[in-house]
Amino acid sequence: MKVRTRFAPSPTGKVHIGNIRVAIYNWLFARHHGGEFVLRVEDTDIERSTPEAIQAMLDAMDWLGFDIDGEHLYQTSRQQAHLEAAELLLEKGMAYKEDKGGTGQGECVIFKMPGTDVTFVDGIKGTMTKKAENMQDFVIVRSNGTPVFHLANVLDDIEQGITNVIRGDDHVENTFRHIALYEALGADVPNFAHLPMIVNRQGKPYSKRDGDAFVGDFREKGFTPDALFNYLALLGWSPGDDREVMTREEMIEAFTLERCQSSPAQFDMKKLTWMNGEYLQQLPAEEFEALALAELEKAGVQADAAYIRSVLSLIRDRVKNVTEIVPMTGYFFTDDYAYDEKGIRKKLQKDGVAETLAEIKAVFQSLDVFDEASTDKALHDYVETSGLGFGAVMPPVRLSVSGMQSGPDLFPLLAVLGRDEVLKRIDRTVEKFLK
RNA sequence: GACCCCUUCGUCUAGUGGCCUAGGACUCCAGGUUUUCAUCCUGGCAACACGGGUUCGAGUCCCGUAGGGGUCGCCA
Repeated sequence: MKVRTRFAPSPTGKVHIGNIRVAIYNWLFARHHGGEFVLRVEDTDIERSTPEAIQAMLDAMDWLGFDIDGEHLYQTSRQQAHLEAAELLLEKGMAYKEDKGGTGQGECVIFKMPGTDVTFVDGIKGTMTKKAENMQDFVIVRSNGTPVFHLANVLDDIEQGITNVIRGDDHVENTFRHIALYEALGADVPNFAHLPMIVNRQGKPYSKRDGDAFVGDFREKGFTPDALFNYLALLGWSPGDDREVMTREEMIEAFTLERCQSSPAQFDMKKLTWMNGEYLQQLPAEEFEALALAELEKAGVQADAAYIRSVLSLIRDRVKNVTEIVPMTGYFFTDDYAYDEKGIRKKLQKDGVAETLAEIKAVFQSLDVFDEASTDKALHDYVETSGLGFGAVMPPVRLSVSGMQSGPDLFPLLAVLGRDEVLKRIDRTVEKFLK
């Protein structure tokens, strides 16, 4: 039988990384077995399932590059079928009506547990058993006539032909009930696998106040979808060898439920950041440029295309996140750059620095050509003849022309800025801090 | 409280009875790349929750203990 998995989010807000990881594992599993991956929108909570929430969920899936098979199934469209099934269970005596708790709200439909132990083999956790006396009958249709999650979920999985249900740990207890429902309905019971959850830095489940665990937040923070996908796939699963940065094809090839962890995993922003850098480095030059250009444009940077390209080549291999590009390159595009105050105090406002800068200025003015090689040689010669150390020469120059203590290699940096700009900036810095 | 489940470096993990003086990655630290550095290279710190068994031999199997998590809705 062809494997078919599904992602069944209830679009009641933003898409959480825990949910998206469940989607990733379902997708990986389906593709590994050459099967299908479908989507079901569990939109029965009319209040919270707004068109905007549904769209946000779809956008997140799209951004991460999920390819979804077939039409999406909207659970609300299935209400009639759900109620008919409940009716059938009632007729067969497998469910009964009751004014539960005597609330006076009317009668609801309650599914009768079969009174036998339920056992299933979880793809991740192994054999799971629940004794009959530890399970209770449960509501499948509310007294207001609407179907409850358990009924709808099972019926829709049957409808969509789901062979493998891979979902969060929090559904383990439901699974015993769901299996009873499948059997009462005369349907094949799918294979189940329950993933442990992702926890926050404190080792606790993410709560609303952790705030930064939504897919959209990572997008805004400049992470690439491939890096996030790869990182999340590795949070609770590993290919069994030392590979970490993997293509989707490699992940599909290596993915099995047996290799999934059965204990919770802690989300680590530092490792995600590292991985994002790896992906950025791997990007073809044109793609990196396109991303960088978009960032610069957002920041309102206007400059010659060739100049921008040479600036980008300076920082290319040290960018770990596209959002770093603007702060890293700001001083290339404006004279009005900020100075690192600590650097000014430590490296610039010292005896002799004004004289050193004046002498370097003269050296630069005397050069026939002003490029990486000539400035390199000139400053090395200067260090030699002046008897000063590199540490007394390079940092003041860097601070003068960029305002920063760190950045790209100094000589190519000077070459890109150009002689006029460099001299102007040295003057300005001396004027500002050394007078 | 009841019922289920989990437990290897700070974190993500490898490990399916001898190949484990426990491997890799992130982080951190120290050196290096004769200036800087967020890149790169080299090196280092750091773990089998605890206690009993079984076995010639246990991170790996069994039993307890402790700690953690999930679920106990006419939510999903």
